This record gives sequence, structure tokens and C-alpha cells, in this order.
Amino acid sequence: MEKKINTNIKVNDWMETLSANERSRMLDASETLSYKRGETIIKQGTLASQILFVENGIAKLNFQTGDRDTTFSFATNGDFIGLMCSFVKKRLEFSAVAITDTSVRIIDREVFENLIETNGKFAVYVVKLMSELTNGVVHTLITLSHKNVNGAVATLLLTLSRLYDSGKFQIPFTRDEMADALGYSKESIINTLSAFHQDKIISISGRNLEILQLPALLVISEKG
Amino acid sequence: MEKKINTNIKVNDWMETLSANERSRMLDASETLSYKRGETIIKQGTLASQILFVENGIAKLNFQTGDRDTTFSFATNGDFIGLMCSFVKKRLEFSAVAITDTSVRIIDREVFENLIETNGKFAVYVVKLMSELTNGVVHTLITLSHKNVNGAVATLLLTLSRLYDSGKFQIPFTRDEMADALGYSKESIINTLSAFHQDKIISISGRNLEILQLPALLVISEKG
DNA sequence: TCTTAAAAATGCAATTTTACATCTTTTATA
DNA sequence: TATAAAAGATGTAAAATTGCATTTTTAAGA
Repeated sequence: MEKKINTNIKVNDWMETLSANERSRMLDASETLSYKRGETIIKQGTLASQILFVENGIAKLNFQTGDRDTTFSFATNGDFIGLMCSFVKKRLEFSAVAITDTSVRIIDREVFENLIETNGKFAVYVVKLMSELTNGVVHTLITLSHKNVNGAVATLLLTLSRLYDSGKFQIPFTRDEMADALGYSKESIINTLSAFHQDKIISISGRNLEILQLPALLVISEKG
Repeated sequence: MEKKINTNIKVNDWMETLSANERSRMLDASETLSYKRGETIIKQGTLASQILFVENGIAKLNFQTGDRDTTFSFATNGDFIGLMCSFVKKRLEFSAVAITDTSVRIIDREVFENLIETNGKFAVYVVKLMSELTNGVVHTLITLSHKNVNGAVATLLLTLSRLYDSGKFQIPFTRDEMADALGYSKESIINTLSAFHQDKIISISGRNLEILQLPALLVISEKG
């Protein structure tokens, strides 16, 4: 397993700041668990006692407010899951749900924090990574709030397409969940998807989606 | 000046993780500058070579996308300005503008990073602080995207009221800037403020605002 | 496989938000 | 203080979005 990790460029990045000894200390304080598509990896409100790392698969990060469950970010191969929000005082304020079958390395937070405390290079790496991640999320959320439904939906579809690395995939959300993630009503989402379908920009049937005209979708995402 | 810092509880918090020696190293690599209301403290696109800390006053954090300038967070006495976004690779992706007369301690990023690298306690403190800040921003932005104009405006007014610690203050935004910060049109903002005024929930004249019915505003902020 | 509940689709009316035109007020500065 | 430019206000029509009612489709469990 360790060998597999080392073949992944994204992983190498942070592993390299750790000594062999530290590396095994972290791995010893961790385990890899597998999650089926749709399974909850970690739930908002639980103690923030673990750091999660995607070895394989895709997870979505949800923020619960009231009765809504809003997806605000994703994590895929080689990403920490919500690292920028993982060091809160008491309880986690986000959930993570597998949107494909996903294997996750679960690292003890105590050990992770101890590495931050004792390995300066690692600490700086983590701080920089968190900064980049936060920047990305803020950028996404603000951009989204200035788009209309078409733009928002197009953007989400493109994001998913990049995650799945394919123009053809199963949408990991109900229309209702997309509505919550994008801040629109369920009907607006449905109408928009239907319109895209009728305009032959996408082909959609239930959750099965295929992007037919990538350029058009890109324009809508930009201008919308 | 140092004495003044130490009387501030919020500041003590992080200063305490530093030794006297480290403290003076950081202070030696810093200077305090004063900004008039409206002055730009740091501009998006400049090299991310400084860490900013508010000694006194209030600053707003803006994110520029296209031609819009969207306020996504604030920093006040004892806060670092946009710490969660300050460690990006190259250039800053946010601006900071003083919204009251503000004195800012400007710390060299090299030195700050060096302290993270060499003082584990400080590193852990910074990581936790960044996590809390990111959580707050994400929460704010998501909540906002699920509100209507009334709710969004009410929420912003309440946030400002808390920052100024008063029910009576000058709005530090043009109506246009509020529109960008909240993701609505200028006219929607103007109409909403006028409606609040007519309903005697607030009293507004130009930028001079007074909250007349705090409970009503709280309800609108919640439900809207 | 059948049954049933959840999800998706659709049409339409109601509501919210925007966009535009116009006018007034404020602010900055010459 | 005069003047121009920016900001604010207002009304109305157009556009976007929501909410509701109803029907169809899909997916899960018995």
C-alpha cells in the first residue's frame, strides 16, 4: 500500500517532508477503510479526531445548515478531505460522503498534529496547502453566487466531469441535492437540465449524463 | 506598543506560544502602519509576502472576480487579516481595505513562516486558527447563498453592527458594493433598505444607518 | 417480480429579482 | 461656492426563479 502511495505524485509532495521514521509513525496511526458509493465517510457533529486522505475515489464535502446539506467542495485521489476545516476546536462542521467507491486513509489527528508540532517543514507544507484549499473554496462559492441557474449548473457539471475525468458519468446528486449545493430550487435545476438536454448540449436520463457540447457548456459556465 | 498588544486578550492568545526572543524577532520584522478609512491595505495580485494583523480598526476582505469586488470577510482588533488565505504560492488572491481608520501590524512572511517552521506550538496554533477562520467563511458564504435579498441585507447589517459594536454606524459600502458582496443587483439592495426604512426597522439616510428594531432584523436575517 | 415510495418531469401562476430610464442627492474638487 | 461626477432613489416592464399541483419514471425492498 505504501508503495502505491509513493507512485502518486500528489502524495509524494507532502510525504517528502516527512522522514522515513515519521512516515511510518503516521501510517501506524492510520488505517485504510473502503466506502461504497453513497456511504458517509465522516459526519458533521462528530469529534474532529481524524484526518482523512483519499487514496482512491471521490468524496464530496457537505456543510449542514438547518435542514439543508450543501456540497461545497470535493476531494479526489491524493487529496486530504476538508483539511482546511479539520482542525476546529471540538466537533467537525462538515460531512464527507463517498460519491464513487472510495478508499480513505484515516489518520489519528493527535499524531498528525504532533507531526505539525515537531516537523517544521511539514507544518509549513500543511499551512500552505490549507491556504490554497481555502482560496479555492472561497473562489468557487463567490463565483457561484454571481451566476444564474444555467451558469451554476454548467459549472457543477464541468466540475464533476473533471473529477470523474470523463464526459460521461453518473451525477452523484439528486436534483434536490444539486439545488441545495447551488442555492436554487429543485424545479430550476430540473428545468435547466431539461433545457440543456433539448439544446443537445448534454444528454441526460435520470442520473446518467453525457456532455455532448463541451465548448457550449464552457461558455454557459463562464457567461451565465 | 508592545505593552498595548499584551493587554488585548485575543492577541495574548497567539503571542503566548512565542518565546520572548521569538516575539521580538517577529516584531523586529514588522512595522505598524496606519490607514485611513477607505484606504487599501493590500491589493489582490501583489506578492503574498506579508502577514497582516489588525491592532486597531476594521478591515474588509475582498475577492476580485472579473470586474466585481466581493467582500467575503472582515477583520477587526486582534485579528489577522485573511490569514487563511495568506500562504498561497505566489500572489495574493484577496484585497484588504480599511473600513474604519485602522492600524495594521505588517509582518514579514518569511519570518512568520520561519516561526511556524521552528516553533511547533505556534504552528499548531496557526493551523487551528486557519481552520476556524475557513469554517466561518464557508458557513457565511453558504448561508448567504440560501437567503433572499431581505435576509442577506439584514445579515450584513447585523454583521456590521457587531463589528462596530453599535446599532448606529456608517455603512462602509456603496449600495453597489453591497450588491456585489451579497450577489444581488444594486436596485434590489436599495429597495430592500428603503423597505426596511419605511417599516421603521432601520433608519437610513445615505450611509448613516441606525438599527431601530433589532429583534425584527434578527428574524428577517434568520428566516429570509 | 410486484409493490411502493422516492425522485424526476412538466405546466402554470405567483413572486422575486433584474434591468433600464430618469431624477434627486451627495460628494469631491477646482 | 460652483460644478461635475458619483451615488442613491424610484417606477415600471421584463426576466428569472419559485412554489404548487399533477403525472411519469425510477429505484428499493418485500
